[in-house]
Amino acid sequence: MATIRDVARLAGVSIATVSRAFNGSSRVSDETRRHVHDVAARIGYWPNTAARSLTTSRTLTIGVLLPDLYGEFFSEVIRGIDQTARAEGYQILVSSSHADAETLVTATRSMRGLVDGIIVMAPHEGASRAVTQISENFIAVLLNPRVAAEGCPSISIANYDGAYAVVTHLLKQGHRVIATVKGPAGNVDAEERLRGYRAALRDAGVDPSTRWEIPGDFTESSGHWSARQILRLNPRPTAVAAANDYMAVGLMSALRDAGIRMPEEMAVTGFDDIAIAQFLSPPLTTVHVDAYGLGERAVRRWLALSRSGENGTQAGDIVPTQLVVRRSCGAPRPQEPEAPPAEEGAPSRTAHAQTSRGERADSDVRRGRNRM
Amino acid sequence: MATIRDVARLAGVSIATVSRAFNGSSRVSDETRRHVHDVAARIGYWPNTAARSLTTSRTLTIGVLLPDLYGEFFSEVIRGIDQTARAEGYQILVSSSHADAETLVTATRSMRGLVDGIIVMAPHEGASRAVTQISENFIAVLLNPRVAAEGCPSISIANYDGAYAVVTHLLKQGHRVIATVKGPAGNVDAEERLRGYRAALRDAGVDPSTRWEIPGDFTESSGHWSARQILRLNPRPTAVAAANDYMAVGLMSALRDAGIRMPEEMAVTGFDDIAIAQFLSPPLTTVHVDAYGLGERAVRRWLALSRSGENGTQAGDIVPTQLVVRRSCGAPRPQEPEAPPAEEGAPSRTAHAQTSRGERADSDVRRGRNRM
DNA sequence: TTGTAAGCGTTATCAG
DNA sequence: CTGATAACGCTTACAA
Repeated sequence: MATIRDVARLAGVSIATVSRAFNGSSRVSDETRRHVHDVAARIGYWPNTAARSLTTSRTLTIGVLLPDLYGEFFSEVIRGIDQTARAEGYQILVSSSHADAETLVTATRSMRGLVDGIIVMAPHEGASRAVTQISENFIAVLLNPRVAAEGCPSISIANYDGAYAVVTHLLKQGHRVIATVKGPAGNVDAEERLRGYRAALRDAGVDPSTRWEIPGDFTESSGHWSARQILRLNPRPTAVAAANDYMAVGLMSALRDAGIRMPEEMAVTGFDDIAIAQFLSPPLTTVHVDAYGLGERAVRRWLALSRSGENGTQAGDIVPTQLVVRRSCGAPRPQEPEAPPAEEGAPSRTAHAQTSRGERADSDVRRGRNRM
Repeated sequence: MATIRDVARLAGVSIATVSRAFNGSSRVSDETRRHVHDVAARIGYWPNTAARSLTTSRTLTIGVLLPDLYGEFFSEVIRGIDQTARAEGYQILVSSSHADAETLVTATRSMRGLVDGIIVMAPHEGASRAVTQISENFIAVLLNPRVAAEGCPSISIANYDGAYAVVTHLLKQGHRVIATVKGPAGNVDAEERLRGYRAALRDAGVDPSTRWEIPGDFTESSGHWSARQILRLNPRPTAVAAANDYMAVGLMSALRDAGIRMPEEMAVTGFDDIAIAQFLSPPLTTVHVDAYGLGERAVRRWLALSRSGENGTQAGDIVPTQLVVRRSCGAPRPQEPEAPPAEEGAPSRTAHAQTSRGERADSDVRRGRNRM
């Protein structure tokens, strides 16, 4: 690898001049700059980022720590982080598979010197605390943390509100016996959604029964298997609010096999509003979660802290959710498929039609859906 | 941030000793080592990774460049890369949104000094060439590149074979007029799949007609809209092989709305075998693509090259695909939902039931499917 | 406008 | 076993 010294030698200038030529608008004559760049291009030189950040003590990189890197939700969050960061001149260093506090700490350490701070998705109590500890002199933003404000700024999702809204909607349709398929135990989102579900029932004068709360783990399979238990309940529920869309998919598949008509005999709702939700049969009523926006906010928050210097206020920011009514809940609403209206929010993705795989080709399809 | 010097001073030793204490098994007395670690822990010291890699000229990091970071497929590829790399003591530095050659080059440059090499997903011709140029003294592996061997080792997917297999399967069911919904123009996978589709028809004595090749862009919407054109064809196809699962989802949704029974009036197949494929109605016959394995192989290949020193052989490795027969193609095969059999291959994911979102909770559900 | 030289935080070499 | 000290590749005062 060519170094700055090689360029200096070949160009017949000092290394300082080469450095200046590469760092934009310092005091260098246009002629020398051009010459230096020519030589550099010829021998394939480009500044070593590690060395550079060692002297400047700025890496222009944000570390991103995730429990896992899987599925539509996470990729969407990362996309939000990536695009927002990039637009501000930052890169991101992603590291996943950090469920417990220990691996989280390890990962954070190994990022030392490589990042100016981190954004951590910490669904576990111990984890968020651990990060908070490490993060002295280290700007950190927590994403959807178990504990709202623990010395760290945080961004969360309005899980409770979303669940409350969708269940209330079912109640308005006249349903009284409404089951739910829960998410995995210990999962923040799952717990918040369950709280919202119960509260909505209670506020409508319906006594929530734990018998209506079927265990699940966010997988399609668990949704599929939950059908058996739901159909066995007496009285049989007329509606099921699944804690996420994947489980709703599995559930609907099983109900269909059992000959249950939806929504007439059983209304079903999901949570997350994944891309295929509108193409299910019947199209799935669900709660839209703006994963991209979550990532975007995290970065903006991080940048604000970074620029202001301090690790600052620890106020918790909450990203709202949106009820999306389609046909699976039985509410009258025929329109489909949904047109992609121009929407506020994230910048549209570029060059997607050219992208290589089974991913969607443009963001409008993903991000612009009819909301209610 | 505490440095090695702070620790040395407080521990009453030289910085060399501190360094040794942190670098495992050098010659340091257990007592000093313990002491040093105690002091370090007390003041929150941990070696600066950038500085370290500057002297060692090894970063133990692999850069990953993607055209985009979106959808099930990419996250699965990255997961394969991440887990494999981690198991070998490497981290990954992900950078996405690199559709064209220019941003790809920029990204590669900005990784200089931060990574020991890169894995690039380069669906575009210019892009892969550009990377090959840059990658002197730089170990690079191309993922699913447009051009197989251009001086760089590469890993690809057996798109052609997969498409050939699924179409042949349809032909065996007696179908003669088989349409396809294509992927975006210029997309490697899409083009290879189209080739396989045509070849299968031809080999069965059926003349492929471009009228049967409906444009699409891998999105659910495009699949949805393709239905209109398919139903207008005369003679009307009795089967459609969509270039990916998402389009199959959209297509099936539209066909159902049009009152077409599947598979009786119209057989439908997809490509990719996304998680929900088996929960569609009818369950989708498709081609399984081992995205995780793709990432895993890329890393193994990279490591092999890294250890052997050279940028080495440029032989193209190809990851096979698997036909997965379910009910949407009309072939007799009732069983469902599919049990998760123990499978060869990737290590199972850990701690997923605890993971925070709508992603699946365990890999068996994802990775172990019935194959035929 | 350009050059010299002192760091940035480590590791590695070579003495002790 | 431990301690100086010279790199690593770069930026940035300070001088010229």
